[in-house]
Amino acid sequence: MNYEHRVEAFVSAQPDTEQPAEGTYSFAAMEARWPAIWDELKVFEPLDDGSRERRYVLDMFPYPSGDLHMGHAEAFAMGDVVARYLRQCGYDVLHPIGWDSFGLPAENAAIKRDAHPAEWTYTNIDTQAASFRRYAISADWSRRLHTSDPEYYRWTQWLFLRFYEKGLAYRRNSAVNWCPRDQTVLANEQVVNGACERCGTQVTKKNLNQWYFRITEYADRLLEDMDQLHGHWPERVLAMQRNWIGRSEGAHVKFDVEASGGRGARSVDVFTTRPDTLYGATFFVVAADADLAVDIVADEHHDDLMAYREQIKSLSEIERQSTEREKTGVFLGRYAVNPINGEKLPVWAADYVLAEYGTGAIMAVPAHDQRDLDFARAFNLPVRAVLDTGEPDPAESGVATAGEGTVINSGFLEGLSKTEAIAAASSRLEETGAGETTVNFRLRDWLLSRQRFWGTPIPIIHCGTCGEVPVPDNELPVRLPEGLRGEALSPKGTSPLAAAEDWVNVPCPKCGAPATRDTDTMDTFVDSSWYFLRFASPEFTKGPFDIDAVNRWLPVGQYVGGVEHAILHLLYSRFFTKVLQDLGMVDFNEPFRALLNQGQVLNGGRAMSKSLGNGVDLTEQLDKYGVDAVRLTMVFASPPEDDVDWADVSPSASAKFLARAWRLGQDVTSSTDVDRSTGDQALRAITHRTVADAAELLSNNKFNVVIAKVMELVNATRKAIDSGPGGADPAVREAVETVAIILSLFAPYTAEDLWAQLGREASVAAAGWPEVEEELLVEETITAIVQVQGKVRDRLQVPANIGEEELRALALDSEAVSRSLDGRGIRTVIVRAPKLVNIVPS
RNA sequence: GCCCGAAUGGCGGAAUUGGCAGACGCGCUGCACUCAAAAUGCAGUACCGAAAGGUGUGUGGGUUCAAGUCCCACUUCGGGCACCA
Repeated sequence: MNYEHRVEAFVSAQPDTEQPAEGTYSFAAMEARWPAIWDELKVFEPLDDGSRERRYVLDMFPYPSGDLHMGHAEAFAMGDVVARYLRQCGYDVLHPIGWDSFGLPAENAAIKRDAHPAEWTYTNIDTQAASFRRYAISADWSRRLHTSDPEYYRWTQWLFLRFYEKGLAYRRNSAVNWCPRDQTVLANEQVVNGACERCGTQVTKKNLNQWYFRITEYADRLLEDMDQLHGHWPERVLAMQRNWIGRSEGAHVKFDVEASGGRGARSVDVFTTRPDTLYGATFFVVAADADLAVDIVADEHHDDLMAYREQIKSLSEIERQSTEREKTGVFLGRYAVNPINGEKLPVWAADYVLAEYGTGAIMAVPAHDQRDLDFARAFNLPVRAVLDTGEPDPAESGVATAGEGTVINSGFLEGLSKTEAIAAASSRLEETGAGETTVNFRLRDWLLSRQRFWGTPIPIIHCGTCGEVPVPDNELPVRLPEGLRGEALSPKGTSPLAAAEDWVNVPCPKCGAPATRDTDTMDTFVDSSWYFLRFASPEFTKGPFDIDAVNRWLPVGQYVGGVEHAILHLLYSRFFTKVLQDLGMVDFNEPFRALLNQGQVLNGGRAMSKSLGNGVDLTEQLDKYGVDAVRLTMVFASPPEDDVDWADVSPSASAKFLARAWRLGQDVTSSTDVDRSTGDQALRAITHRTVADAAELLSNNKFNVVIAKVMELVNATRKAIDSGPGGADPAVREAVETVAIILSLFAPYTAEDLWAQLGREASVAAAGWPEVEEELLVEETITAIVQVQGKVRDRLQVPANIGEEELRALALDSEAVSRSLDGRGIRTVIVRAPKLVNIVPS
């Protein structure tokens, strides 16, 4: 009888005060018992001996800010399901864990409490590691790494030097994004809507000499290789990367800018995607903040230009880039000659043309480009339509026509379509040497240097005579200087490393003369661009990774992480992988074969945040409901990529279900060696159907549905015990063991405990995925649907192998059918044996 | 403006190739056990209707014997990019 298994309110179980009674589901007792056993059995360490096929499952490694939070709990629950499933399927699974442990928050915390960033960082890592263990992540702890360990950043530096040798790391002076609050430069990717991605402060521009990675050289490959990722990465991530790379095809066209004021004529290239509109160019614009503007301005307009440049500087990036703003600009007193027809176009400087994109100069075709049209209207410049699109004249309407049409007013292009004219104009430009087709990218080089302390030092020494000198490989790592802590780290706009004089001043490795170390550190995204490679051989001392080990394990089969890294981390890691491929260090070109973006955990429809005061504390949830219930809730709530609103879910219901599943074990009275084939066939069919469905669902990442299927199996088993064949039936043992194995992916403690209760040896994580007996999936009778005009009128129990004719006859015989036909004749009968008959009345 | 994605009960969400819409769970209602509560178990629960029956997957059209699923046009929401020539 069920009532014998009465349990206490486990939700209010007091783990510290009472031992749970025998036969009681107690998550606290399970959590105390199993981790040590898992450690001892080393269930989660890969064998790497070639006896099994290898799989690599990776969660984006965490940043050690405080303890784990709800977001970690969701992401790692998802990754763990994948890892545990593949392990059950017999693969040798690499599922490592580490920490992205360099970065600003550690530094800010250190300043605040007069400490060293390492203290804060490693304390937090220890806290998180303990929480991960409790959370029962099936990770191989022996491969743990931290990017702030000298043994790790030594190889980050080594890789930087290889990039440097290939010309892929270089230093240049230019206007860069500057965060006034963090007092450091930022990469383009770290500026969101003109604000610092990290702290939200308005970003300003500063001219600085900074280090860059030449990621633009890989733009085409970053774009093309996305072909391999289709269907395996979320479409929106691919779209975001495509947008970010921003490839556009067009032409460079050479315009001669006339001589004046004693200076000679010079030619200026423009980039255009619309060479078909060359005849429609009515003026010429250069970016006001580009040096080019100063170079070509006529003497009498020089002061105007300089005043305008000052005016632009005072604008924030947001204001500057707003499309709402009135167009501004100044005339430069010069004319550019249109190579296609010799026409002289006035040259202007304006801030709507960007110095960093294309050539920093454009030919303006106001009729067919809205921005040019806005400018033309603001300064009374002519508008000439050269493409008839059937829309109103832009000069009248104020709306530029950018669509398809027929070319007009355009000499040799007359009468062509837009596409034809682009081709014709391009080839004419190439023939006459006035231009060439080209491809432009929105992507900029990756600014990697940072004026902060807690990062990987850039291994370069600056010498008065030799210039930039790489630190020799055998002197790596260049360790962070000791002794800097607290106030000494506060941001001053230059790197805190500069203050460590003993560290900065070194002899030049080349000539021995006094020289200085580079005092910038690397963007932490450099550290995380190769950590997934290091996991293949974390102890390797002869290089960043053992090439053989990497080629054995990688690419990562399933990567799991938040969509917030759609561009930053994922683009950078793809770039690193391609460079390493070119260096002959890896034999693949994409690091992550499949990507799963888990959703966020919300509370009441909004992201949890301190400022909103709606955070949910993970540890409190774990203490209250248990690890398994929290994990199960995360996974069951919705498909993995959807958000979970903690206000809408019920961890106590998950706990209830787990207890219910666990109690099944107490009712199994058969021994471990019973002959399953003799068990109740109806229950066996459900069990095997569940295993087959679960496998299919798991391979499609439909984890939430898998849990629904286990719930059904648990319900069916309960029924079989209470009002069916009873607990002694071998089919009941089979069903409950199946429950334990499937549950081991989601609720490892409960599954392990249930498994032990069934008299099986630990660990259920290594039990192996149950084999499906195909014969049990074949149903003998099936419910056939009988429709009249597409509406269900009757259901018939028929043999699964029923013939079409037979089913048709049965359906026509149905009383419900004749009632529904109500005397009407029959036009057609569609029969899809054995499932469906549709009768169409005449 | 351009590019992605989504829309199904009170709620989270299910639904091979077009073939029983609403699996599973939450919530709610009732019942059993209990002095009572909790816990547990069982039953019911898309909407309208007393019922017969009808309606129903964001909106409007279409294809089909049959549409949540395919096609066309839209609406709303979410996300990304955006003075990128």
